[in-house]
Amino acid sequence: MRTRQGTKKRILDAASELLQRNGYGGFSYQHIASQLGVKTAAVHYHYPSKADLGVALIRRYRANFSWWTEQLASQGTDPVARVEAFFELEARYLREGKVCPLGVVGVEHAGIPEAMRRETEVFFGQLLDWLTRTLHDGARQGVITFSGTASGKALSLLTSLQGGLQVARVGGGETFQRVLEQLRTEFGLHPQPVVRRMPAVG
Amino acid sequence: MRTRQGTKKRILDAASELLQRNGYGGFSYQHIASQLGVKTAAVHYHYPSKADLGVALIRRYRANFSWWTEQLASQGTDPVARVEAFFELEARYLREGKVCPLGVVGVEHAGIPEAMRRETEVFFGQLLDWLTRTLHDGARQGVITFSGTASGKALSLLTSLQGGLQVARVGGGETFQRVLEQLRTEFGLHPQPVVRRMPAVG
DNA sequence: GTCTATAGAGGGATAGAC
DNA sequence: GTCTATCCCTCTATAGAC
Repeated sequence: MRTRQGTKKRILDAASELLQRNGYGGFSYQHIASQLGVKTAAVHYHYPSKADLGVALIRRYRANFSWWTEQLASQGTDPVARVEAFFELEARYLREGKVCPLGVVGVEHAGIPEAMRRETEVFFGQLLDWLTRTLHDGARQGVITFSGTASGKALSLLTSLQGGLQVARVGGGETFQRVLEQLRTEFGLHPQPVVRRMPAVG
Repeated sequence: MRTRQGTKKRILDAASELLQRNGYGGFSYQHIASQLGVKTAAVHYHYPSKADLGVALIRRYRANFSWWTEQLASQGTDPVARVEAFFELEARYLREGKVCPLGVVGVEHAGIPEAMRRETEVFFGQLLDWLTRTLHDGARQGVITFSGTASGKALSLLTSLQGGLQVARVGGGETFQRVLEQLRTEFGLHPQPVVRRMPAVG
């Protein structure tokens, strides 16, 4: 029980990376097994079918996101910092050559197991709710500006980043940065150092 | 030369639909062949490798888009109508259960043949250039409003719609409509009937 | 231009030994 | 919990007859 404790977790780690890098159809038990230095049967032991693995994967994304938002909440961060933290989350995906799991499921939808789709649906609701609440708070406090409703903007923000990560693979990493730049501009979220750096010399 | 004229075109038609519905890894020569009522060898005759087929596919997307923009230009449509026409193009994808080819290539990037990726890069530039010019013209004429630069907004518009089509598969078709709604709001593109319907009764 | 037949690789999954 | 061995399927691609 201690010898190889953690194989189950290591499988999820490897699978998660492969999913976001190559897509659902783009990874196999072979890939995972060879990456962990085990045989495919060992992977099947922990996750009998690929559907089981897929569901566990999305479930963990959900748990991780819940944990992440709770961290932010317990630190009492303001709406602006929360939005920036979300941007950083996605920017990290970019650096790691990953895309959003939501996009993977969206594109390969027909080839995704039913149970995994349903789990993704919940994940999507979770993301959208949090983003909506954050924008709503930001607007109420007057620190974030945007047109339309908080939920509408939250949705277009989410899809924009998701598409941005994908398009960055085609158009280069700066492409994603430009999406971020645009979103910050719309939110009135620009690092005011420009203002602060020139404290009226005259 | 006349018996089965058009097989080559019909292959592209079937492949295009499959690509946008199931992804690149999600369709096979089998799918195409059975859909056309022929054998896989016949498909290989027209497109020896799947990479050849993939490249031809993106090339046709490019040609179609060029034709489409030229049509709009020759009709002298204004920037607002052009943006709306683009929205309609994407909305049609939604109705057909398709996503943007750009997203497919983005998600499955690692599994996409080199030549097909390069072709997609050009396609992306094409889309972005046209959208940027359209927004630029709209802003100059004062009929479209947005924050930031035309190219920045064009990019975030494109990624937003792309992500919106994908997310609609997870969250339902209304999801995409809400993205459109949000974009229209930001552009100040709302059907003013609301204003016109109440012509100051008092 | 389309067919039959087949090669050869990789995929998901299971049985049973250790 | 991990292994070997194996089954059966689908996939891309080619050769050669028609």
